[in-house]
Amino acid sequence: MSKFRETAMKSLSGDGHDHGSCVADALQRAEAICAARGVRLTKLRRHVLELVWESGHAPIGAYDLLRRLDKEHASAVPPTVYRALDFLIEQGLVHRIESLNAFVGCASPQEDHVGQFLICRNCGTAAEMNDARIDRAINKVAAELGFVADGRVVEVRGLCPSCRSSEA
Amino acid sequence: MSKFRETAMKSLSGDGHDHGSCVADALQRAEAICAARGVRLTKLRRHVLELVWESGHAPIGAYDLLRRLDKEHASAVPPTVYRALDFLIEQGLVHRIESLNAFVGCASPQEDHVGQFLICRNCGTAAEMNDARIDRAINKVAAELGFVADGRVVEVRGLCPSCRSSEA
DNA sequence: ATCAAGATGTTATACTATAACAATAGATCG
DNA sequence: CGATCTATTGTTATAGTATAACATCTTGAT
Repeated sequence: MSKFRETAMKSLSGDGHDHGSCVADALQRAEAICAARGVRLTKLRRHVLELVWESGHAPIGAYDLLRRLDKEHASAVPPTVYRALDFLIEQGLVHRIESLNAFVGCASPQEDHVGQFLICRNCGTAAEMNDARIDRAINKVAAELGFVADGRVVEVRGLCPSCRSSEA
Repeated sequence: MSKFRETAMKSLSGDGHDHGSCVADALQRAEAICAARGVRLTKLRRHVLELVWESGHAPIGAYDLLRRLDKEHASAVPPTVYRALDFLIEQGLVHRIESLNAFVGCASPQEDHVGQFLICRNCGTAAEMNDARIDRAINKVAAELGFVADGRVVEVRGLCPSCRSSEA
């Protein structure tokens, strides 16, 4: 079991972890968070969140979600899914990966954070780092330049441990 | 004169620096670099690069470039500008800002680097940091997770010094 | 029951990017 | 010089991503 897998919330789907319970956990946490905040995790929003998680830690595009959604939701159109995603992102349950125009479930929605991602170009898995050292380094440089940071995009492409070892 | 401006290659257009010569410099450097590498900075590519720089340090979208381009280039269509941008990015003369789907001239095209950007949400200016400390922090965390990084997107939104001081 | 706010439905359209093939221009070599 | 090969640009069509604007319905509060 690699450090990557442990730390990245068992992000390598198909690599031994029970993704079914992983999805179930995420949904249950989402229910609890929304209840605590008095916001409504409606059936539609819950369904979209479920589909995001079912993608198995690999970011999924809005139109892919749409195609999967309308199997059980005939009236779904782009605004349907984008509005659900807007809500989920606002609540910190989903992150948007800018460099992929795609979305992924947040591994630790309790904590307020911006996402920092390691994205494997082989298997597509996006693992959250959320490391304070990176944040500090960025804040430090920004501050030196007199810049007040209020949003960060950190997305690193490369090879995850599994894909690296299975390469030639 | 703020540190931001100095370091960020006088990135705040309209803030006292001679943007005309800034553009001219960029084009001249590009000529030299392409000549040295034996690649062709054609009229079209040069024109696109010029338009990117004329945007004044604020990232500009491909279709905005297209609209400006076809004033002097009647046959311009999306592939025209995307192909020119592909070339310019490959040569390190232009960076793509993932979180904006837009493009900006590279401040130091001689050096091989990935871009790290501070993007002002008020004036739109994108300033390059290219700070080794950030790179090191990212590499360190990635390495701890067994991840081999080969591409980085670092884009920080916020307020630049000028816009911060002119706010209420 | 009424009302206000929030959520979803619906239609249309804007914006971003690439595929695929044709034509042209520049470099190289005999 | 002229043949030829490759890189560049032209051209048409289409794929992929995202939002505007307005209508309708649901929910919860009073």
